[in-house]
Amino acid sequence: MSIEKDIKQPTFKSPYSKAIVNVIYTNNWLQSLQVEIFKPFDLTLQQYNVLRILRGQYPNPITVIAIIERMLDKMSNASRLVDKLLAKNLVIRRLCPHDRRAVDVIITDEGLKLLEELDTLQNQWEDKLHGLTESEALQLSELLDKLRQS
Amino acid sequence: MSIEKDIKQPTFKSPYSKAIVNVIYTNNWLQSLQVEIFKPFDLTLQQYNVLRILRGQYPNPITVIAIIERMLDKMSNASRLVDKLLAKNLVIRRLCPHDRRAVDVIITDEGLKLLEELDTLQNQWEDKLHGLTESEALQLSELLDKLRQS
DNA sequence: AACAAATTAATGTATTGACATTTAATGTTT
DNA sequence: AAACATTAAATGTCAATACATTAATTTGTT
Repeated sequence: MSIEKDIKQPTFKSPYSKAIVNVIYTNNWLQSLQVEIFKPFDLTLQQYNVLRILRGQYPNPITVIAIIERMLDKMSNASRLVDKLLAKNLVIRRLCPHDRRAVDVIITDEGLKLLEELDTLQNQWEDKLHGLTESEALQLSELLDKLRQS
Repeated sequence: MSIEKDIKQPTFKSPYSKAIVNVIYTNNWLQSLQVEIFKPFDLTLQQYNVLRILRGQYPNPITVIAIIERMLDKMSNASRLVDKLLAKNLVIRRLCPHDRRAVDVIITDEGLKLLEELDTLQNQWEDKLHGLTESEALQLSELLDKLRQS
């Protein structure tokens, strides 16, 4: 649906403010679709993202701080996200041998298996996003990068 | 900063998945800047958005349900947002004469005044977003619209 | 070595958010 | 008109989030 109709705002102050609203709107749209995908698996978006980061390191462990560095939303509480994943047996946690302040986190086989399943769904979903051509998708990324250069 | 560096992910699976991550990343970037603007005024983003919707109707009242229809995030609890604004004397609330189930909400002078102040800051901020030209901003909106057509 | 500073993760806490339920009023059907 | 369905808003509840603080360890300085 068009933003204008959806939020009943017929015009925007400038192309810039429309673009800003559009980014936020599109973000909500994207995330709500993803939430739908993960809900049957009792996994939040954040938990999914942490799992993917862990898989990216597998079979090596990764500390909590390194997880945070790789997260899109660095404010969220990685410690507690790991707690949740631990409770579901999707990760294991152990003391880091070189630095006893730190904690090593590793994805379990169960976690890897769940991710595989979710990847399929995630890919099917992404495949539907072909309102854009590949080059338009690239162009979109470039414009977003440029927007942030200020 | 580039996304790749910021989340330490050197490559993406496809232009599509990069664009998706970029939308989410840019959204976080935009919102955190806005949060900084509003924090000194003890106003959340959602509260600000509700206030703007109310100003859009001023001097007419608007019901809670009509506020929700105009919000970007329709899942949030408009009732409680109005409560918060009421506690700060930024809005008044009264029974809707035609439908006693509904509640009319109107922005107060104090609310209008606060918005004016915030608009100045918001505009100053938007003016900094000129990494994009106007036509690029338009193009960005078009690509986002197209992304959602699936 | 001794002390201060910095780092890592966990915890406390208050707020926000999602979502179901409730209450009251209105609309609809027979 | 009575019964039922729908709508509008508020409330309850529990999890998620933001942010500050704490505890333990490591690093750096003198």
